[in-house]
Amino acid sequence: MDKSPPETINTEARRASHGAVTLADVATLARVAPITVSRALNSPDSVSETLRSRIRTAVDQLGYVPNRMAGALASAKTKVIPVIVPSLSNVVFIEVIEGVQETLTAHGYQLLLGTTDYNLEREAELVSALLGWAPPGVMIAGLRHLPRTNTILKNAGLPVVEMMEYGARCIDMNVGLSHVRAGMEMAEHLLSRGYRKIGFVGTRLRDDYRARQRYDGMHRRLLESKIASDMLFDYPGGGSQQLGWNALGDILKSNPELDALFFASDEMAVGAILRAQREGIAIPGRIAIAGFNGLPVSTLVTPSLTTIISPRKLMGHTAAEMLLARIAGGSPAARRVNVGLELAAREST
Amino acid sequence: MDKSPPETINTEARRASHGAVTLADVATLARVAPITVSRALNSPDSVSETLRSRIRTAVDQLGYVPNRMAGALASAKTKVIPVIVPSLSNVVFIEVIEGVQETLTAHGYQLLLGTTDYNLEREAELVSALLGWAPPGVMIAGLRHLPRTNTILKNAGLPVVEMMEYGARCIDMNVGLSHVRAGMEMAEHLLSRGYRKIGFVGTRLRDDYRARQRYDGMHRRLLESKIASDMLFDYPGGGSQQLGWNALGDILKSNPELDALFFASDEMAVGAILRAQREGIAIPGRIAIAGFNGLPVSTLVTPSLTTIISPRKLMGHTAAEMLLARIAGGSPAARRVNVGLELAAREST
DNA sequence: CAAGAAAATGGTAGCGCTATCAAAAAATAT
DNA sequence: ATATTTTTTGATAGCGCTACCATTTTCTTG
Repeated sequence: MDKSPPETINTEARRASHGAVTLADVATLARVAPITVSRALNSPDSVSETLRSRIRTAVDQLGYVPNRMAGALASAKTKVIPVIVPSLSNVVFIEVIEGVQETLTAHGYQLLLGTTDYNLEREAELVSALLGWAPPGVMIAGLRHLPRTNTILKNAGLPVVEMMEYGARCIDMNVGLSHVRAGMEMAEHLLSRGYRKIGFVGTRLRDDYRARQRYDGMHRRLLESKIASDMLFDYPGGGSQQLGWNALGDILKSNPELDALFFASDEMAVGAILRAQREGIAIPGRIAIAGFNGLPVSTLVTPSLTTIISPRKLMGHTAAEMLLARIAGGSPAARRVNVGLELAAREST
Repeated sequence: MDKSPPETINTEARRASHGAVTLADVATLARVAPITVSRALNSPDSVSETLRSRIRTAVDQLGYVPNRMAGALASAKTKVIPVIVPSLSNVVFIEVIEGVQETLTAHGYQLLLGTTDYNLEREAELVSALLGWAPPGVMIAGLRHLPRTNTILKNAGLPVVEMMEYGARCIDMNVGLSHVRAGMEMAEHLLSRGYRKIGFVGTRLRDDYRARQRYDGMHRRLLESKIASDMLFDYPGGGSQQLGWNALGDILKSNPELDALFFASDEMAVGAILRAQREGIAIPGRIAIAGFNGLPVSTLVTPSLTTIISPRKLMGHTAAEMLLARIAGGSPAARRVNVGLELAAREST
């Protein structure tokens, strides 16, 4: 019965095992073959009730935790999905991640987080590094990457969703909104309310090209109108609200002719409103203020903030669902989804 | 020279490879042994310049991306660290994660994100699942877990850092602040400014036991004083700011005798201040408002918000550094770190 | 220039799991 | 009862990489 080959006197492998309980241990205890344990865990229906419960007992008794590396290596399948975003200090990304996380978790997937700090070089490295985990798909913020990044992702032949912005050319799938459009809508709104000298205030605009696109959209629309003009302020500094606070003071001093400010984010705009409150600057009397994102706080400040509402969590959900659909082998309803936007005209303009 | 064993006519393995370039491919192209490629990539100094550059060329030419699974399985080492937090909708966790991420990234580690939604059962499952990735360490929010979770983590024999709160009993390492202490300090402050009827406003307090601890601390101090009393409001609802906004109105109506409100977060407190502004309620004349966290916005609102500043990012940095120190084999400066807190007394009280 | 030490390279054998195929057991049909 | 299908279980061979030890090459040194 016990026809062990001559060398196998001591079963203990040469390389010390890390003491972890393995599938083989469970199999021994349950008196079945390892593969049966594997099946009992991964496709319970294909194992008889008897063995299944015996195996479950053994698993509990030993406190067995399957080694995902080994499983993934053998099956060439993982349930970890890299999500690459520029930064975590921007609420927008957080909410999208939240949406993604909810959907992924619900389907038993795990989220591997990468941040690029708006650096495309770093993004490329990150993509490469994360592909090493042989993920079933990739989620990444933005449509603009280094050529190298695009190549790597295309060659990987995986489902890829690019999030946050909506555009014609994507690697594989795309969920987002048109930032140019957002800028145009805001321009339209400000024009209709009679503003003619409009400032756009953002920060790190070279990196944050989506904010820049909003400016471009606004700029284009204002040019068309022939009755209004704009100025672009790329304002350096730290936290967004503080930045808006600072910007309002400085800009009113340096450019008193302006009658409206369109901020790159609601947080900045709120900072500006708070500054105006503190100093008794009339909004929108002296200057109108508008933001972007539609954060809850935008309805709470006085005056309430005119902004563009972006469906951030929805974006995350949609993106994750599309990816999972592709991973499951099907094709999503659409390859490109424009989640749209909504201008909320409020008291601040 | 070519003494292939009889079966090996076609080198192509039975199981179709996924088309991915492997280390063996690189080795063939560079005319070296696989192990040499491995070394060239993982400990370049141990390979001669000649081979190293030949290998680098081959890597680039083939676009080789190492399979981390395989590497991790063979070496029993990963560079992925699970970070488990209750939720992403609370800025506090975000900033801690940001700190962690910065430190981990700087050392070549990756962050695997898990959220429990304040559910300890889910936390336990998550811990188990994530241990399956054979991580070199674990970071987790909070000191309270299910007994099962504690056992699993202790048995895993890994470095573990518990973050966010500081306490006597931790699994392995602990970085945080004392929430009871925070509550006591705020009580002290409110007492010293003459407030006597104090409300504590939080949400989901059964789950968010850290907020609850702040209440407990305050409560204890007020009892001691014998001159003041408190009320606890566990206020249901969605977004924090909106919640503070709603709470202020409701509570002033239902409990007009209160002269101060201590909110579980700055966001709620800011919501309350914004409501007061809109309705012309005097702060701190009619009612004083205090928050917790020390978010940047707390200095911008009018009146500026009295709050307790917690060093969130520092917490993340410190925690990650301690973990990495342990992973590297050393022992960190301390096993438990109290990052402290600072009460900022401002206009709202 | 031989002998010994140090550095560079390679062969072999797994890491823990699952895909594939084969065999055994149970269920159904003839 | 036997033949046939279906279900359940198992044996074997890797997945792509690195640890370990053996070998070769290069560098010292007397």
